Amino acid sequence: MLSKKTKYAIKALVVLGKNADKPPMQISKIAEEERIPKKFLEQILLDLRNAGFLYSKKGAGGGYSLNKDPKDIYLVSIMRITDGPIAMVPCASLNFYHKCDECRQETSCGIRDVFIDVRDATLKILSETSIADVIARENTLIKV
Amino acid sequence: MLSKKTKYAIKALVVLGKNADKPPMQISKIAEEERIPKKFLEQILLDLRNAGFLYSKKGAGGGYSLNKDPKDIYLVSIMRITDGPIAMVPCASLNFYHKCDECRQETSCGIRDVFIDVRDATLKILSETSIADVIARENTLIKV
DNA sequence: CGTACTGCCGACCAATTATATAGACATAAT
DNA sequence: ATTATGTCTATATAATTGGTCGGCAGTACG
Repeated sequence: MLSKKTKYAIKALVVLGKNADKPPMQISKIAEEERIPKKFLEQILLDLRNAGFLYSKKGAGGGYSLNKDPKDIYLVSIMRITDGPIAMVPCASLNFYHKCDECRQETSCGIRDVFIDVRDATLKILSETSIADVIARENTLIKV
Repeated sequence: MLSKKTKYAIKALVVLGKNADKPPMQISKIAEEERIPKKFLEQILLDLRNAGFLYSKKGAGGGYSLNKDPKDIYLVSIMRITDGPIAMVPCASLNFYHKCDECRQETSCGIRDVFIDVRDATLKILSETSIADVIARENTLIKV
């Protein structure tokens, strides 16, 4: 399951993506529009900022805006920041690998073998889909 | 992430699959071979039994054996029993659907749209891969 | 019969993780 | 100065996960 943290992160980035080339948007406004608990969102945006995706400005008239083109922010990157591994088993993770406690020889583990396939299928989608794509999908869905 | 419960379930079914057409195998033996906490495995096997995948026999000489052909036990079924939904967001789940608290109109939600694709990709693999396939993969991996 | 073996079942528990919330502080605009 | 914002650390609460305990119930076998 995707954590709420990740879902909120994506929603915030989508809103900021739609808001591009406008003045920075306040946490409280994003929180209100997307119905996200404000203090929780605060932490999430801070993580995204520290990861280089967001620009922030303090003080009156401050807020957040994207630090990159929405086309260059892929879901996989966001998820790795907020949720960690993409794979469903640690032994099949590329970026967060660690051995399963109980496994004897993982090189011949059939479960791992299957879940590497699952990981690759998931990864293909998530690393090809950007915030811009999510926005585009929404526009298509609304029109239809 | 796959829960340990699910991983243990698959491991147990694989062992029982290899053990087919032999007398029933005891929980304690499966637990020992696969390094799974016995009491925890007990619960898991019970779930699988109640779902119709296993046959059990009490008393001396009792134990567990498969109630179906390993070819007919798909990973997706196991996972739905032990972990629940396959989809990463509840609003994209086929068997465990429920609305996201904060979403306004989910029909035009871009996130949901993407994660329906992820679900389908995952589902394709998990509903095509059986316990027999997992065993076959292990055999291939060992030989190479 | 009784005894040992084995699964069945309900309750319980500890640790971790997820989801927040609080409050003091730093900085910017006016 | 004052107000509006983001930053940061700590804490609270709830849910989930992973695991354990003890006793009951059915079966085999002497």
